[in-house]
Formats: sequence, structure tokens, C-alpha cells
Amino acid sequence: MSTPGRGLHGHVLDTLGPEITAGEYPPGSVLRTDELAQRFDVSRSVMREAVRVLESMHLVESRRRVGVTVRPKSEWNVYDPQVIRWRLAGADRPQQLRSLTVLRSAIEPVAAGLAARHATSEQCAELTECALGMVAHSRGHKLEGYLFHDVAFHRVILSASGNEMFARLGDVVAEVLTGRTQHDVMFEDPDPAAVTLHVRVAEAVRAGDAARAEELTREITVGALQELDILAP
Amino acid sequence: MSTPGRGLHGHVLDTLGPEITAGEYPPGSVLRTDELAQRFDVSRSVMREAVRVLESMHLVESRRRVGVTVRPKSEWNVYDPQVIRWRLAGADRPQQLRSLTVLRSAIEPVAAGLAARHATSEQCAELTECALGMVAHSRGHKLEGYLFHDVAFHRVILSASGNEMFARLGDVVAEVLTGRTQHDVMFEDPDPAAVTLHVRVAEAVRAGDAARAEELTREITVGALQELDILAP
DNA sequence: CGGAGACAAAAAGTCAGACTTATTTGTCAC
DNA sequence: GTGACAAATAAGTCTGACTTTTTGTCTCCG
Repeated sequence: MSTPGRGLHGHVLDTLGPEITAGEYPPGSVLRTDELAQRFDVSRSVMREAVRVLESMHLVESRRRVGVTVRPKSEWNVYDPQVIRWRLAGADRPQQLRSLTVLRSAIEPVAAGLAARHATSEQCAELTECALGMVAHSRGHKLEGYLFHDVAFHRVILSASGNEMFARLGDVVAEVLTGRTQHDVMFEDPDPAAVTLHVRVAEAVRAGDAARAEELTREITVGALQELDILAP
Repeated sequence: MSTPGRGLHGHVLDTLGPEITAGEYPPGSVLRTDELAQRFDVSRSVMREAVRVLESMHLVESRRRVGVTVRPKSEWNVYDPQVIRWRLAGADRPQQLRSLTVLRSAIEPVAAGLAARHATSEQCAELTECALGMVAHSRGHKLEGYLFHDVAFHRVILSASGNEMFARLGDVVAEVLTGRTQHDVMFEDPDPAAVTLHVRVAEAVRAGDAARAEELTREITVGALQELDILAP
């Protein structure tokens, strides 16, 4: 996934990033560049580059005479794909999965509505193809193939919305869907109702029916929320 | 705003970041670290740190023997507050403002619904205070005071939603509202209907009426979309 | 004429060491 | 206690030498 080994500083990030996002250093903790460089057996230049990246993610703050202090979680750039990946790989994976699913429930219906207005005929075709792929893999423990088409489906919706902010959430949705399949729920075949909803969304988008595409997608995301027991009492 | 001069590498970013996000270097353009270091009159170490930050934002990609290549806009980390700020300060400010307003229209209603469920009594009080402040500054060219309370209002909503992803959009909403006030529309007093809607949202949240809070907020965001001529024909 | 392999050049990547600067903290006089 | 001054500290910066990877090219042979 992404760019595994892009140099020494990348290796440092792969270790230090997850540690920080996992909360191993409480907010306010102070790290020293020199000590870190020793620990990872890299030069100070490399360590400084890694710290700069963490700083740009608002995970830490570097100040003279003080050191590199860890910032509270509330200040992190939680939309940074790298940060999301680190958190999904760590201890607060459940919380991250929940907050991202809620985000999906807000974004995707609106994106589907916009897609119904702006999707090209090519994108409509892709969408239909994805939906059919989901149907084809919806029975008989073909979870891998199902996931593939599910991810592609939602990527097309987000992309076809014509909004760049929505489009860039494709990776996030992919992570959530993948995480969901690999982890807790869905050891069985997917809910047939969900599959049907996807097909109907594809139809609505093709028909240019924004309201229906939005409503149907809302039903899909409600299902996703229920799977994680996020619901209104 | 944020952290203006955090060292030499920060100064480099303040110049190079806006240039790239403004599209001055077409995707695929190649920059050389040494040349950049000369241009900004900094050492290579400083320049490397700046490049690393740009790389973590997916604005550029650094490869051996080829140089620092600019990535297409579709790959940028458009949720990075720094990137958003650079783009808002540059040429595609209008497009950025539009896409962010659409994002708001998706997020804020859902956030308001969640806030109605999760807001503490303190947050409810804050919300009411903000709404009252908006009313008090809604007439007689008190735009500055109005904006202040408007921003605070939406921050509280997003924060009270209890979702970290929503909460972190407070800065983005602040930028959008500020940008809207300072720029095109709203040289006159704000729309009285919008002011009333904010008051009613505060009431709904306090009453714990999620559906109503969501619907009322949706009306607010629809108004924001209309101001930018983003609407369904 | 064209492909395979060797070679050379280019640019980022890495390291080590010396030096600068800002900030904190402690101390001492008042 | 308060103020100013001095010392300590850790990040920040610069430089120069060296390494590594990639790519373009050139030759050689089929």
C-alpha cells in the first residue's frame, strides 16, 4: 500500500508515526532529535526530515531549547491518509473505523446525488459494471471479489460527484470497506438488501434521478452504521 | 494565522507551496533540489526538509536521478489545512470555496443532528450565546461581530457532534465563512432568514431534536450554496 | 536493424562535524 | 519578590564529502 520504503526517513516514519498515533507518547511528551536519531541509527539530517513530516501532520511540534513535543489528538491532521492508515493499523482502529463510517454516512449520499447530475456516460457504465460485479460475487463466499467491486463502486460515485473534496475520500472509503471485510462482521455473504441497493443506486445515477440516488445511498450508509452499532436510540 | 515563520524551511514553504498549489508548475514538472536551494538562498538540508513536507502533502514526488516532480492536483492532500490555505490565497480560490461549501452542505446537517444527541448543557449554552450574538450583530453593518459569532456557532456544532472527523473541519468552515464575508457577497447585512435559522438550530439542539436540527442546518447550507450559485437547475 | 548488456553521468540520499541562535532556567544583586 | 544578566541546552543551519539508484547511451553481437 502507498509507498513503503521511500528512504531511511520513511522507515523512521513507519515506526514513529504509528507509535505516536497509537498514543504511546501522551500529549506534551518531549522527544529529543538526537536521541531519536540514535535510536533509529540514522543521521540527524534524516531524523530532522522525519520530524518535519510529523510536524506538518500536526502530530508534533518542534521548538528550540525544548525539543519535539507530542501534540494532543485534537490537533492532528486526521484527514491525512497516512495518519488514517497509521491509526487503522493501531489500537484505536475501532474508533477510527466508527468515525470514518459516520463521515461516509454524511458524504456519500450527497456525492451520489451530485453524481446523478454530473456523471458521464462512461462513469455510468463503470457504475453498472461494478454493481453487476457485486451481484455476481454476492453468494458463495466470494468476499474478495465482492469487496473489489464494492470499493470500485464507491470510488466511481465519489469521483463522479465532480467535487474534488469528495473524490479524495475514495482511499478512505476503500480502507473502511477493506477493514470491515477483513475484520469483524461479514464473515458471511453480504446482505442481499445492500447488494440490491447498490444496483438501484447505479440505476438512479444513470437515470439522473439525484433525489433517489441520494436516498438510496443514505440507506446503504445507514446499513453500514448499523453494522457498527452506531444508531439512534 | 497558524505558524508564520517556523524557521527557514517554513519561509521556503510559504513561497513554494502557494506556487505549486496555484498550478504554476504543471503536473510532471521537474524541480531540482540544488536549484531551489540556490533560488531561496538556503542550504540543501533546509531545502530537503521543505521538499519532504511538500512530499508528505502529495504535492510533489522526489525520485533519485530524476528530481522533484510535481504531482497532478488529483493526488494532492486537499484536506491538509495548509494546502487549503494556500489554495484559498491563490488563483483557484473560487473553485476551492465552492468545493468546500459543498463539503459543508454534506457535513454540517449530519453534525447538527449528532450534536442534538450528544451536546452537553455547556455546549448548548455556548450555542445559544452564539446565536444571540449573531442576532445582536445582524443589523447595522456589524459584519465583523456577526462573523465572529457565526464562526463560533458552527465550530460548536461540529465539535458537539462528538465525531473527531467533523470536529476537525471547524478551521475549514471558519476559512470559508471568513472568505465569504471578506470577499464577494455580504457587503450588506446578513439575510435575516439565515439568522433566524441559526437561532432555531440552537433551540433544536437544546431540545435534543436531531431531525429538526439536521433539517434546519440543511436549510442554512442550502442558502450558502445558493449564494455561490451552486444549485440544481 | 534491433535488442542486450555494460558503462557513465546525474541527482537525490546519507552522513559527520562545526557552528549559530533562540529560549529557558537558574542565579545573583537589588 | 523582582528584575536583569549569564549559562546551559537543544533545535536550527551550513558545508563538504561520499553513496546509491536510476536512466540514458553506447557498444557489441545476433
